[in-house]
Amino acid sequence: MLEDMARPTTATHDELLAAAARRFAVTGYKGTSLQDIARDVGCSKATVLYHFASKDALLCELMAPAITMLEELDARIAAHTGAEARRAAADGFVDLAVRFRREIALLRGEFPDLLQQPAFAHIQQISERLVAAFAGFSDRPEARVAALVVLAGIAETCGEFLDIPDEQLRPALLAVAYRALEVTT
Amino acid sequence: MLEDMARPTTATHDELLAAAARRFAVTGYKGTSLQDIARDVGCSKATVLYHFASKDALLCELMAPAITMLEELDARIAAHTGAEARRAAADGFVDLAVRFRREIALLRGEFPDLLQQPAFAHIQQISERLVAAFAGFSDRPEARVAALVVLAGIAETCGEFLDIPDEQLRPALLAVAYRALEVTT
DNA sequence: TCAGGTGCTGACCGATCGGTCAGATCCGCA
DNA sequence: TGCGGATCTGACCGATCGGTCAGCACCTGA
Repeated sequence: MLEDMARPTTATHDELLAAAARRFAVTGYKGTSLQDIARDVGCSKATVLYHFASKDALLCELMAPAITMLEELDARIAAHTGAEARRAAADGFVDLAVRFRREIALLRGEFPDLLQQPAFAHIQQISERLVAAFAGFSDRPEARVAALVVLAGIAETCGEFLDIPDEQLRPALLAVAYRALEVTT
Repeated sequence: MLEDMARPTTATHDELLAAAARRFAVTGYKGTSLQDIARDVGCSKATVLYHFASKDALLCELMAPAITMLEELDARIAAHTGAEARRAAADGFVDLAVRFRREIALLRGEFPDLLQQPAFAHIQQISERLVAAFAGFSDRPEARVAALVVLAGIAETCGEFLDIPDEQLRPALLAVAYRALEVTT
């Protein structure tokens, strides 16, 4: 009965986060209102704004773990060069995409707007470095096109396979990424 | 002076279409207001709704050529089987993506919502047939993952290369698609 | 000259958005 | 018993959304 009543106050907080993640993934960030989230949890819209400073703050908290992992990946890529960096980028990004496919899915097409926000400003630069690594640090158009197709394709796709386990999705994504990125030099 | 004054009334109409296409491509459909479009053209919001029955109607007219080409592609794929259908799908889709990259870009992430609309309802089924053709009509998860990555990657990417000519973008996209889709059978 | 259609507009509508605020309720603790 | 903080709420705010409408300016053909 006193299970983890140690911090009972966070129950609603977590419920709201979960509900927001579910909603965002289906109708997008702009397409989801605080009313929608509140209704799902069974509280008032004011309660949502009691637990989160703003709608943006809610999104930030939701994306924080994924962004942390992305920053770690960025650092790992920077520690390598050439083909090793490329492999690290592909492996790491696929891993990130699989683990956070729900969070990535909810950004579907709202990246441009969200990147404007200060909290997400550096994501833009990280993703540019990711594309460069995927392209093998070549500036040939073919290499850049292939890099963007794979990057965007994985990001856009991973959210569609919520039903199959990580261990099956990861190798499938890695295989197609490796095949697509074998750019002739 | 009497150039093509034959139909001078369509000037604003076309300007509005062009402005809407530009805006939608940058800020998305939901993220663009009729005010924005009107301001770009230099007319009032009411004028936009004089030329188009609704915001949705504007989008429909904007997408009509691309949708027609997509339907033609669908028919062409249905006329083939196996590897031929797959090749027809890849070639045709890349061609469509290159030619209508602006229009495709503006649907970024708003597909889910827009497909709900009756006018776009059948696009859902066409895209499913496209994925199936890309996957070589296999239901193996690896094949379906690769198909979706390539399809979504191309759709998501083509709008990023508005500055390079069709003749350069098309072979680059085709190359990465062929590489990625060489699924081992 | 004037009737009628076309193109266009400002004012306005109801709905919904994110966000604020005063206060109600409930709690552990002195 | 009562105080204070945490949790939650309904009412409300200004802004913006897509859309409506009466009417103005202009051109054209009878």
